[in-house]
Amino acid sequence: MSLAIVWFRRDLRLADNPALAAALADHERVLPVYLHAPGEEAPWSPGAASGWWLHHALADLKRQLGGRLLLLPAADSLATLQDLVERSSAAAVYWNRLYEPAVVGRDTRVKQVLRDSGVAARSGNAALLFEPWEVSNKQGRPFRVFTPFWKYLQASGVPRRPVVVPDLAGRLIGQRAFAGLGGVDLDELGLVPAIPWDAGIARAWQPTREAAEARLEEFLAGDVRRYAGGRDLPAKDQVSRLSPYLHFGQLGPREVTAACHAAKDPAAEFLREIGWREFAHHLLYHFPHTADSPMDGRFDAFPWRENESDLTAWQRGDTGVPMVDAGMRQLWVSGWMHNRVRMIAASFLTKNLLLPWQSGARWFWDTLVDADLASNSLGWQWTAGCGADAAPYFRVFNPVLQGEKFDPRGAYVRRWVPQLSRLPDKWVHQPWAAPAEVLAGAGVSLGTNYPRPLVDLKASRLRALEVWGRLK
DNA sequence: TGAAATGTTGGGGCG
DNA sequence: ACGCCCCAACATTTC
Repeated sequence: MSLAIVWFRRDLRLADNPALAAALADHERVLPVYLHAPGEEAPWSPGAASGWWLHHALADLKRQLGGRLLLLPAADSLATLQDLVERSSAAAVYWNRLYEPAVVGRDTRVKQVLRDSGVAARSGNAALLFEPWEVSNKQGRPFRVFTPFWKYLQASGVPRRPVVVPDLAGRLIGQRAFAGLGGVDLDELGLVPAIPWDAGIARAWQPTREAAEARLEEFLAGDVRRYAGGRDLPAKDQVSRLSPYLHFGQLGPREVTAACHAAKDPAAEFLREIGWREFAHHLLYHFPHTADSPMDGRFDAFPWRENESDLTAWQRGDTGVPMVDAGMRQLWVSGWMHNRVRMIAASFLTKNLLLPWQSGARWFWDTLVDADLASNSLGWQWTAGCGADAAPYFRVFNPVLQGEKFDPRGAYVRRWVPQLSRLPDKWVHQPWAAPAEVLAGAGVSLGTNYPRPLVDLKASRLRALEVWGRLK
């Protein structure tokens, strides 16, 4: 009776899972395994918020597998797999591919060594609509601009059909054999915090497959019709909130596109965001240094400031600029920030504070439940103007105007910065400009219960224009 | 997936 | 009635 190991990573679902489908097609039984090897992803080991999500996603997957998900801490995935192959007498190892540079390097080696030692090793695609190496422009090179990339994908026919996975009933490794392999309890992976900072995250999210399916259905049934107009209003819940499910593979992009096309509304604006996700992976795969270094070489010696206290104020949401602080506090409390506000907060850090985009990327990496190396690197480099298809250097967001445009009643600011909740709409995005009696009447005391702005917006904008202008 | 400065237009107040 | 000024409102240019 032949047995195949299915090595789960960030493909934490049973449906639309090519590795699982192939293992079931080729072998009689499967052994589902998760190796906890954060060190191998260095310097981008999962952050704290991601760890929380991963813990619960693993618990959920394990439940779906009737408890038969072998959890193993691993200093060395290859050695652990080799050992497991031997102890379980497995004939093959199946997994789905990932695209971060450190992981690609590891997986390439794992596949090579396993095959050299006579163990079948096969990988599939659970994470993307298109493999990065299958997409290129007319010169045969990777795309560097989103619009032509997306047009190319659409012309190629975006896959709309999830992979069919055979029924698992009776196909999992036997309970006794499973118990003999010595997996650890989920708690032993140490993914959830010892001090309970995760209450706000737990309130905001349900990290299960069932919740992912429900959210996709709910989004396509209602919110998506208002998506084009509503996606920029952070006070409204009119975005998909599917990013963490997609990151951990509890939901696959093929499942999303299939559902979009089956829905009444074609959801083209939303599908474009799925396209950005593809583009981010495309770029990170072809330009692996861009997680840490700017794609545009002119930024290699950029005169970023170094200022620990400004960075800390930004991280804590104590910059004194309401839209920025609201976003940073939403992030800290709930593990997520609305995309419009991510751009505002990122622009403020890089352009107004002149602090390196890498510092912002690191903080997002640690605090976002949807932290994804490809999307995070693309987003930060876009804002800083040093990436592929980057924002023009002169584009500096004004957090007051952005607030007035996209949060006109200040509902978002009031929710996340309650100290400002009683300010009239007119001043809620710029309390420093409000008359003293208005501040007093609203219970706002600048410098006491809400900070004065870290920088003058006008002056810091001019400084940014000057510094970026020098690159030309 | 900007913002601010500058230019243009047209209505209304007023002498 | 007419010219002049003011200034929104909108468009264009520049950073």
